[in-house]
Amino acid sequence: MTLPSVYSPREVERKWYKYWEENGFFHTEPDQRKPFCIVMPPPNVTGQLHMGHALDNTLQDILTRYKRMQGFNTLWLPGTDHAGIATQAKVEEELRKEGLTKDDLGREKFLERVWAWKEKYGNRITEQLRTLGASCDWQRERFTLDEGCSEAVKEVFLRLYEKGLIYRDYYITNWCPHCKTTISDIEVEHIEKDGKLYYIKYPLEDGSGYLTVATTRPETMLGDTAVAVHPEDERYRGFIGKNVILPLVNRPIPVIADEYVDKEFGTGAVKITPAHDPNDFEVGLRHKLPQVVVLDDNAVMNENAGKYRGLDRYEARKKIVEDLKNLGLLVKEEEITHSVGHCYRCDTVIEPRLSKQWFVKMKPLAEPAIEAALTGKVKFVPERFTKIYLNWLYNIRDWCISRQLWWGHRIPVWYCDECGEVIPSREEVKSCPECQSTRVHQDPDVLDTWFSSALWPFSTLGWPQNTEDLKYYYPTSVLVTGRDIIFFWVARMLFMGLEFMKEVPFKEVLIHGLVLDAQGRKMSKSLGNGVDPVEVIESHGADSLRFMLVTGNTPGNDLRFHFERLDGARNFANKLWNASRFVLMNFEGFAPQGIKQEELTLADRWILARLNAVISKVTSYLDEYELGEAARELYEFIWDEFCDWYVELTKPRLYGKMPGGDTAREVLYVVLKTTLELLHPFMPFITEEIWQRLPHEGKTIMLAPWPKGRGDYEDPEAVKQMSSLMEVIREIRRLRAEVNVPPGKRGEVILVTADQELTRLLNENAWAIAALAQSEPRVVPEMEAPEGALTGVAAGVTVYLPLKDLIDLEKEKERLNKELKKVLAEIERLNQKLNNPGFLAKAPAEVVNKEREKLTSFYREKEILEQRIGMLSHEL
RNA sequence: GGGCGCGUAGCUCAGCGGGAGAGCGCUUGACUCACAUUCAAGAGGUCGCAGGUUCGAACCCUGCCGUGCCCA
Repeated sequence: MTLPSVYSPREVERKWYKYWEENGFFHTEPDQRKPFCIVMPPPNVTGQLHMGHALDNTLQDILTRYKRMQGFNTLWLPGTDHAGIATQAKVEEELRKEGLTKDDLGREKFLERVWAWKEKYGNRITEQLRTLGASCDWQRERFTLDEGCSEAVKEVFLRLYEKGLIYRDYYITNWCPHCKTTISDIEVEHIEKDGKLYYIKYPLEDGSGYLTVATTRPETMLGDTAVAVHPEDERYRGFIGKNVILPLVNRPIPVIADEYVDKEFGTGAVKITPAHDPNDFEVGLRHKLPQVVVLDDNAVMNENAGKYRGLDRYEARKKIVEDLKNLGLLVKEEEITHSVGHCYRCDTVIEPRLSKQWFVKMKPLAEPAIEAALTGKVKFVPERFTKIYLNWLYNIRDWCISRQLWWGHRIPVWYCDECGEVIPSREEVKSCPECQSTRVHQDPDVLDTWFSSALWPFSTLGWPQNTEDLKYYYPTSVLVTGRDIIFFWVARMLFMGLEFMKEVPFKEVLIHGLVLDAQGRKMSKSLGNGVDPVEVIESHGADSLRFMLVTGNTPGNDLRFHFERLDGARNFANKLWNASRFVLMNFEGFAPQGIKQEELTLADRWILARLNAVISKVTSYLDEYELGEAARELYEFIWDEFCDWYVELTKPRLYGKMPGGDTAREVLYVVLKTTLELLHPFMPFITEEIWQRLPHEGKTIMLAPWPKGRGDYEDPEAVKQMSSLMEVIREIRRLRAEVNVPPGKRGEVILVTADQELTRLLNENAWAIAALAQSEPRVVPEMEAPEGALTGVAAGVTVYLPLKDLIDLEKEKERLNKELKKVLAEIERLNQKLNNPGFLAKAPAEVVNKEREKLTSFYREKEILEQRIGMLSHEL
């Protein structure tokens, strides 16, 4: 069997994914086993994979594969989201190229176009998830607009309505003039912007002077219905109750007192525009002020704006400022930075605007969601996100759920044009139940996309039907998602799940950070700094991308994308590939018979003991969601211990220079196969590829049982001895490198120790020293340094490297003095510690003993070094 | 204004109560029969600053400075 020396992931990955999917290894049905279930955060159906998806789904896949191997009935349920605004915008853009608008087509035709668009691009992202290796059950793939999910959405809306938790009202909402729809409060991004604060004089009606107000939005003054001051503001006490004349409009409006006003800001007097500012809206309600809308859907001044009608909001601002200036009413302009709301989809400045919308009453729904987090029914990992979640729910405001779009779940409410009756209904309404009129029409709006994704954990399992799936898999086990959508999605799933299932939708929430570019900036289209995971998979393989995304990172923290780190992961895959290649090259005619304990060498016992430790560490790290630490553990074990030490130590045996080749093969087999199984959740493809070439049972590594530690592999003695041996070997290498002995040149090394155990260990493993340090050891109980030798100390053993001609005695002395200085510092530190009565009295005995042992060994090292330095002084 | 995170080797980041770690980069040596996507060795850090708790602090507490994010 010959394998190429460079692993090429492309074909391998395609091949195995196809094999897994076609054999139905991802699919599962309820049975007797314990369930483990994750619902995938549904990506935008017509979107494409970005690094955030790659990270999110890698984490989910790791957990899924791990639990599946542990024997849980593991379901990872995939699906996509219809993404109302985003998808509709794309199709509209498409139409624009044809010179059409959605209104030209009409609602029905337009929706046909969107569905066609969905058909065209709907598979792209799920195909991309496949290349990542996602082991989700595609047979259960769902879409937020499919029949079942739509059924659930309708049911939820109507039940909430019947319960009085959904209402329709005039309210100030966030209008996006570009997307032409209302958006919810959390869909508004507040960005600090430079702007101007205009100081405008409003003349008093009685002609006794002016009141100067400060505003950043002069164009909305046309909709002003009051001027407000703080009730305790001495400056304005006399003005309260009077009227001022609204300039340009010449309408008298009252001066009112309200606590909302900030005395320190501007002049302490503010104009009140209830129809165009959320705070002013509240003030307006308190004081029963009229609400005058002056801007239309396009953020263009409307008929209430008089002569400014038809001007866009920014043109209007310019014109109004100019006119005020001409009238002598503009006092001054001041540069300020202030927070401006932007649409999170299209970045347009949001226009707060009065309109009639549907809302979900949040207080009653929020309470159980708060309770669930406080009582631990749902747990956030890392824990600190609980606070962020709670804080949001404590300050919850009603949720505006209607969107002025066509693509989405249409609001299941009809209105009678005759009697005005509002008719919520599961079925299409043909006539008014009150007045029997057939002049009825359905609400034109659709629901916020998050309304349907809030139901995802149960709508995908069959709700409102009480299906077997729902009974078995709900509540799901863990939700994995980015910290940026805790409010949008996590919180909403929680309160919807609690309301309709009476149980949390998931027991744990694993929150991860964002993938940033190398400079630490958010990846974005406008910056063009995004790294395309699809390209990365093509060039480096999905395994490498996955490994890179999961290492060097802690839960909840952001991650910078460095190509160097990607190369590192690729190199690791290649390392594993080549180690396996080595093993396979030596497996000609090998069939595992099981390990015979009595034939194991020190190295065998050591690597098996280490394997045991790795199994237990990786397992517990995975259980704690410390995926990065688990991956690091495997990386170090495979590269440092298995490849650099163990594999090297098997060579003399495998090449027939020493007996025990069969045992070496048995151990290599166990260690490699087990390691592959541990690594499989992280790097599913390469582990499958190698595993399949090793003797194995079962059809796939993904269904192999998760490795368990074995009592008979425990061997602290071997671990200790091996580490002594390794120390000695490293010291010899170090000494040789010190004087640049070429690796090819073999030489003698003298190891001095009076310890019988060590003597035996070194003699028995002299071959290992020969193999790994290119030196023939001679172990003696005592000896003075030969003339012209390098000296070292390791594991209590004095190491002499006789290299007469190569040594610069002066340099050697210098080096040894440097060593000695370090040792003396350690001795000093340890003595101080051990002479501290507090330490002796309060520190655990174990720690004290360890420190004592260290001190002894440092003393010994000091002795050797001093002796040697003394001798060198004579020689010089 | 409030909340949260981060500040550890040149860079990116682990570690979070008992001897400062990794990867990359750098220096030196080696194409050694699994791998140069490699091997061996090395240099490099008063763990942001100042206090406190403790026998013992990079790690816990307080304050400050710097930086990033979220909310208002």
